[in-house]
Amino acid sequence: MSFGGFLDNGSSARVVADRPYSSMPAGAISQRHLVSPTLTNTMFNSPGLSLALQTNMEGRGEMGRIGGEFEASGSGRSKDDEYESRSGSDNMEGGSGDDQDADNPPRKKRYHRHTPQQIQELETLFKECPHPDEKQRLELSRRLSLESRQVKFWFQNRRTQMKTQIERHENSLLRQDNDKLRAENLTIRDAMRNPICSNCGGPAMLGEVSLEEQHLRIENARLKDELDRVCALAGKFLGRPVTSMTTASIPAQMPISSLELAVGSNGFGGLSSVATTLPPGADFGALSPTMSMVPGARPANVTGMERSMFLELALAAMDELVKMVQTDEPLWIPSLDGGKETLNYEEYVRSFPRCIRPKPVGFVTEASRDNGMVIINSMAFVETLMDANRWAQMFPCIIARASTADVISSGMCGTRNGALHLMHAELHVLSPLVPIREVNFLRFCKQHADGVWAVVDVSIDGIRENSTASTYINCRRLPSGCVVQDMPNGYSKVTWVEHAEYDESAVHQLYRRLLSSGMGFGAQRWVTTLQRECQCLAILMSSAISGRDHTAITPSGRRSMLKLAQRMTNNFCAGVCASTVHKWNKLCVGNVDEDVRVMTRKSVDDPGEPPGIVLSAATSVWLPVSPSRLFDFLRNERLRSEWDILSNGGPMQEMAHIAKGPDQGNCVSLLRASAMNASQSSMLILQETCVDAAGALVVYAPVDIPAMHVVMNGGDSAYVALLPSGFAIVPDGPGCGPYNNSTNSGNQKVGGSLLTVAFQILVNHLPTAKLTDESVDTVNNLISCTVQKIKGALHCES
DNA sequence: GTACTAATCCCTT
DNA sequence: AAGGGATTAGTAC
Repeated sequence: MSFGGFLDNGSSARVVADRPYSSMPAGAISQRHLVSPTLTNTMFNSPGLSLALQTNMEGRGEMGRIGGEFEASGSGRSKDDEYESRSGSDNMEGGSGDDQDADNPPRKKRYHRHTPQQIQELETLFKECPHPDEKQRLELSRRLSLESRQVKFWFQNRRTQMKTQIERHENSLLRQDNDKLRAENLTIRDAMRNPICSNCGGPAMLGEVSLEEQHLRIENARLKDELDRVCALAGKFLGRPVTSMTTASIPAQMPISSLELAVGSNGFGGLSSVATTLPPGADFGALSPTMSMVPGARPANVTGMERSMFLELALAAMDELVKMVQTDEPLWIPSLDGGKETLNYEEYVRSFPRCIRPKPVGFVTEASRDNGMVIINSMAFVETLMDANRWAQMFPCIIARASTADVISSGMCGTRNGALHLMHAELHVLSPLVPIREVNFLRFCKQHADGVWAVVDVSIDGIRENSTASTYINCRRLPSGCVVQDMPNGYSKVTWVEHAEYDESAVHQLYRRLLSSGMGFGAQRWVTTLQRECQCLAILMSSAISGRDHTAITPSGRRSMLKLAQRMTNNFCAGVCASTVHKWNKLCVGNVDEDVRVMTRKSVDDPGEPPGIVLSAATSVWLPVSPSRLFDFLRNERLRSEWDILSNGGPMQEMAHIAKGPDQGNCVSLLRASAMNASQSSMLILQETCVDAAGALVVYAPVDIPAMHVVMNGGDSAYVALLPSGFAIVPDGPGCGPYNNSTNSGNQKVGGSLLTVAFQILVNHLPTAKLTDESVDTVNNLISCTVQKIKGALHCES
């Protein structure tokens, strides 16, 4: 056919787009838009170009007009002509081509589809072979009554379809990826706008606040403190109070930064011209409001700022602790007699920038360092330290109370590395003559290497002006804490540093030497207590198997008894000092000895002690005997009648004995007065004794026989009611531990002990009852009688 | 409108 | 010339 020939010959022309057809006059519809020969096929085949062209066409662009122009020169072709060109295939569909006539273009369906059977067959072959050769195609075309080229086209199209399907699938996968990335991107961008700490959920601060800024803040805190002190001095000078909160006489618009700079440079210079006629301190009243504005300059997120300051403080404290642990001379000066080393303050000040506020006037410093092997692994110990309750249980004779106020960071990746807690603690030495040390501090934990951890504490007083700021702070802990390193034998080497500033004026003369030597709250006390407690835990674990005790107590009974004894000792410690664990009311009754403190509290709803009015009386005395002699005397059940009224004048008998460590002095025992009478037959005495290089304890409480029976069989000890009494012994004098028996022939005071005697007594079964003077007298007499008896027995009557 | 499919165009091999 | 990618066009939904 001629028209078919036209098509073949016109293969050099190209159809550009189908869209213009619809917009063209009817006569033009059949006309293909022939493109200028200068636009080569290659150009059109370039996907980018062809897309651009099509877009242009759609927009009725130039190409559309070009097409129109070419149309004029092209030959006319009817729609039917095109039908003709493919009549062959149509015939197949129609069943016969007879009904079509060249003269009378048939209305046969130009559109057709292969029959389902044909498609089925084609598909089947396609699955086996998407690329059939000519022979296969020919065979198939025969079988399906299709033209060979139809089969060819079908396979071609099928392959293309397959390709587009795969493409589409890949596309959707890519789109998913893209969406995911976009979402991630948005999240990250959002996170960058408003950073959140992944550990604590609070606003992130790490790295956000420059080190410079941190230092400026610390400097500001220091200056503020300085200002306070200068104000106080100025007040004295002027005879009227000069507070740092006087009304501003400097315009508020004055740029804060310049003021800061002025203050930062020399403290006075920036404003000295204003104040030349005034005493030096006077202008500070004017200056101060700007100072108080400094924290307010960023009112947006106080806690956020606090956090960053806490973090900076913690890092500085950690740095200081590690250096304090690792450095020897000249920072620490070894003592000549082999005793504890002392801190070289000049070197200390040189080495470390002060990270908390300056030492208040009247405060003194104590610093100590000690180390020892402890039967615990570093990880377990760190866990104990980071848990306020377990920490307090581990050190009952030092910690009266502990709590975690805020977890600023819980640590990284599920470990305690990087954990930062805000804690509150009340520390005591067991004497009513030494006030409880209340400290608010940060505890920061860091893993320095595999099996090497460091935990540092540092007071935050001065950073956080909390609600208790009005209450007097009597102690601040400078960076203190420990580095613990695993040893291959299951032990850890613990090195402890304690560094504090405290108000010595509140401490009784008797105890000042103890505290300043670091023996009261110092490193040695922490380390020795830790060693003792861990040993007890280790024994407790192993005794479950060995059970070499001569008393027939089951392992569970042993555990129950130890638990009860632990509670007893904790209660004893809480009764000696006015810790806030119990709401003690201090008594100031007429004829109470000046150095005996008497307190009362109501006991209600505590199954662990009898209900009613509990009276606690405690005093501390110095005795010219070594701590070990005093300890051995007090814990000896056969000598008990010399001081204990419960013994009924005769020796006591040890009914049960549970060792808590290799030292005989660390044990829990059950005592019975051998001189029994009817009234006391049902009473036993539970006693716990502890001793280490830093001190010793003898704590006891009368207990019910049936109740103890339950406990010794492994029963719950929580319901055994007891009120503990006992003694706390600390060495007093240089180089004088409990086992240092060398009697100094010279000054007796050198080798003595400080003994605290404390009783907790139920004075009335009714919690509502009023305390009578008589009961106070009675307990006062009891305590002084006991002290006298002890003094007499040890021949140290003065 | 889009999706599907038979067919076409035209380049590459 | 065969094969195949790009494209067209008819139709169904």
